Amino acid sequence: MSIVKKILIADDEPDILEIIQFNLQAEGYEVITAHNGNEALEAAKKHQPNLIILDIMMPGKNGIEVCNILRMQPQFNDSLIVFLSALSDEATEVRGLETGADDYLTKPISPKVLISKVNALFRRLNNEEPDVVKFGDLIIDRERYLIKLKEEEIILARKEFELLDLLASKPGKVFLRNDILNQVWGTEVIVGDRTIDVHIRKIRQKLNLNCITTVKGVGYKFEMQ
Amino acid sequence: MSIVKKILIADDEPDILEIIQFNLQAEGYEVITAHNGNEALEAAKKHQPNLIILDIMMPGKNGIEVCNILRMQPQFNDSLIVFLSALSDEATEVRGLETGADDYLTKPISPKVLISKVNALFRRLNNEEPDVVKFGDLIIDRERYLIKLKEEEIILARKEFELLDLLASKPGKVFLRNDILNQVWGTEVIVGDRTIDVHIRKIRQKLNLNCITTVKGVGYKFEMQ
DNA sequence: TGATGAGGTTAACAATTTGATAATAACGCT
DNA sequence: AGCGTTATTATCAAATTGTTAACCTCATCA
Repeated sequence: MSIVKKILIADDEPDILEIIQFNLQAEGYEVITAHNGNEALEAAKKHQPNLIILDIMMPGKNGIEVCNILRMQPQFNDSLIVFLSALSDEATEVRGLETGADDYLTKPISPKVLISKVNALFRRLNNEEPDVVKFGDLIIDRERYLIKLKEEEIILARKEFELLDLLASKPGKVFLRNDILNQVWGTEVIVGDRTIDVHIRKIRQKLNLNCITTVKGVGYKFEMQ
Repeated sequence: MSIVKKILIADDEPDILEIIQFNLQAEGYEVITAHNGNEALEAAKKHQPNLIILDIMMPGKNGIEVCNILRMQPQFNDSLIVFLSALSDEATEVRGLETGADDYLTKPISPKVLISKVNALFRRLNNEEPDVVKFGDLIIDRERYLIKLKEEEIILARKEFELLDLLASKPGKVFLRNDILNQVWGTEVIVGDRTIDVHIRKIRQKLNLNCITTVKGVGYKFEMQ
């Protein structure tokens, strides 16, 4: 459950603004609009949007100028900037991208494609991990809380699943016992020393697969083979 | 001084492959090529590219299938995937992006635009430097708590690892026995004189490599060759 | 309402690994 | 050779983890 993303759209055509706003809101984003470059800069400063969609040709400051100004300010380092322009000439596109934009879209664009692009950008920005991950024969389905090993479903209890999922989130990395406690059990709960071991044991037993390695004095790590 | 990025291109048209390869190499990227989906999967596994450019229509597995397979494997979480296709229909584009691709480009594309896009993608990618130190054949991987020597994994016990890690943190510097005691054992613990020697010996034995030098009356230092 | 069972935790003990020490050998220097 | 230092080795204690069974809690259901 991530926080609602804020998107700022700057375009001087009210129709386009409205269509895009409607579609992005329907997708669950919070939308702010601006009708020209200066408005866009103000709104950006005020709302700190996660994504800024800029038309290139706008009254006052044009999109590329706006992008330039934004990119010089460290507070917008983590804001995505995307151009959406009717200009489809190569030079403008290259210039736009080199100004520091993250993408360059050309009008007309279908709402569905726009949303896919936006989602893709946020997916990468948040380094989101997929719901289903695969390690050779082993499949971890986070959505259904399910493990499959060679097409065989294996039922893990919640803590067991969360523990395996944590270890598998960074294969090879050694997780300290303390980190495991914090991430699986939370910082509030205090449990005994042997709790982790017992869960590890149950996982090993159920999977019957040599994928969790003990690093003595340090922690555990997940590795296939 | 970032490492040269590796880009894998998969396309069944040799001409396109060559043009893209040429341009990306001129931009300073390392390029690997594949002629179909299965080759692409193999090459991806082998080279762990930072970016994978996939044609959609290819013999064998098509691009979307390849993307699907890659996206389920956590080892490719940090690999960018971009489709480059002659298919410009909306449905395919949306499907491609929803498969987990980072961008969808349509042919024909000018080399300059392609390069701008690629640069923009890498600019945004959060590239965490891995917590590893390399000295020629020797790799110290703090995250995995292991040592690699010529692709051979060597397991050191905790104190051994910490000791080697300390010495290697400043190659050439002579660490006094006292400093070593303070940093590896802490100020509280008091251990005998010979303890350090014994650990040094174990490291030397396991690595079977002449990288720790004794400076008599002073301490030890780490040096390759 | 009490029986049942799954999930989770703990205690007790076994097994294993690690780390420290002591004893002795080897080294380097004067 | 004598001295101080480091290397080597075996040994033992301590720390850590593995294993098992017992226990507690809670939800479910007859």
